Amino acid sequence: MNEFKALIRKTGLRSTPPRIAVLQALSKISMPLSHSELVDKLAAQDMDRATIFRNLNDMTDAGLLSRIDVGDHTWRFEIKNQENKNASHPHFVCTDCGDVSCLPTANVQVSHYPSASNNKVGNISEILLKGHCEDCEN
Amino acid sequence: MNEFKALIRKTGLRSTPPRIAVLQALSKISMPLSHSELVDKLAAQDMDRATIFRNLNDMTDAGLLSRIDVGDHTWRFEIKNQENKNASHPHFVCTDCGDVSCLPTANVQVSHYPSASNNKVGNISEILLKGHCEDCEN
DNA sequence: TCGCAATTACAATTGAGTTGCAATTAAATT
DNA sequence: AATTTAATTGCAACTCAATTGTAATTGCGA
Repeated sequence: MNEFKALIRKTGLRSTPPRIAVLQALSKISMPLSHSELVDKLAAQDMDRATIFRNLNDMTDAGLLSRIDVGDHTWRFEIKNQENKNASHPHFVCTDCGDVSCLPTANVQVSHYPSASNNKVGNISEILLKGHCEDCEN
Repeated sequence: MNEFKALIRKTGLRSTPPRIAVLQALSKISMPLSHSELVDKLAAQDMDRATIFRNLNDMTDAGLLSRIDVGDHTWRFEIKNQENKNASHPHFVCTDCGDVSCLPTANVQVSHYPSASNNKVGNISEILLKGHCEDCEN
């Protein structure tokens, strides 16, 4: 029936209306959404703030979502690609308007020569670029 | 007289006891401090929380401090190197221990093909990598 | 020394995120 | 299909970082 119901059930979580609604809202958009943006989008369905928070965290723990912090002190969530769960990609944040874009992985390359510098860089799991987006550059 | 007084005055801001105390506290330590850590350090001088916040932000705007969020939803502040104010470099943050390393600029390359994807990437001013550092990787 | 805009101190407020708990409900069991 | 029970929801209260309003104070230029 519902594609999301199966997705949720597969993780062991119960399939509930709030969870399906959250997945639906996140799947409709190509950028990570904050909790408050989601609450706005789900206003019509009149969902409880705390329930959405708990669901976002639970589904993140279950591997359905990924959670990023782009430096504005709010968590943003996006649906994980189910075919390729470990495919994470760089994000670009506009420091003016706060917009978050997703970049192709290929566009950012990190080379780690174990250089003279005394850094302790290990496994990189998240790449975040900040600056002014094209709209805010003028 | 006071080395910090001159530093503050040079920016056009007034030199006040809270500002000097904040600069002194930040200069004594080699890592970025959060607001609450600063309040603790300045407890003896019994400074107002809001005053410290405003001073941290004002001095950041004035170019004396830099403000970073390494993903724990609190701002951290550090004194800017006055000789080389514009030297920015990629940072690596360990999501386990919270340690921050500075990387050589050459180690991260961003190529921006104006691709099919509808991102609005413009001028990049800050690069942040997250993951587990070598110490936390085991 | 004087005048005044910048700054401070205090209190109230915002906003993200969390927690406790009674009522509800998904779904496994019978 | 009805029963059962643990997972989940809904609501309210709460924590904590950070911001804001404002009257009183103060740095510093004139």
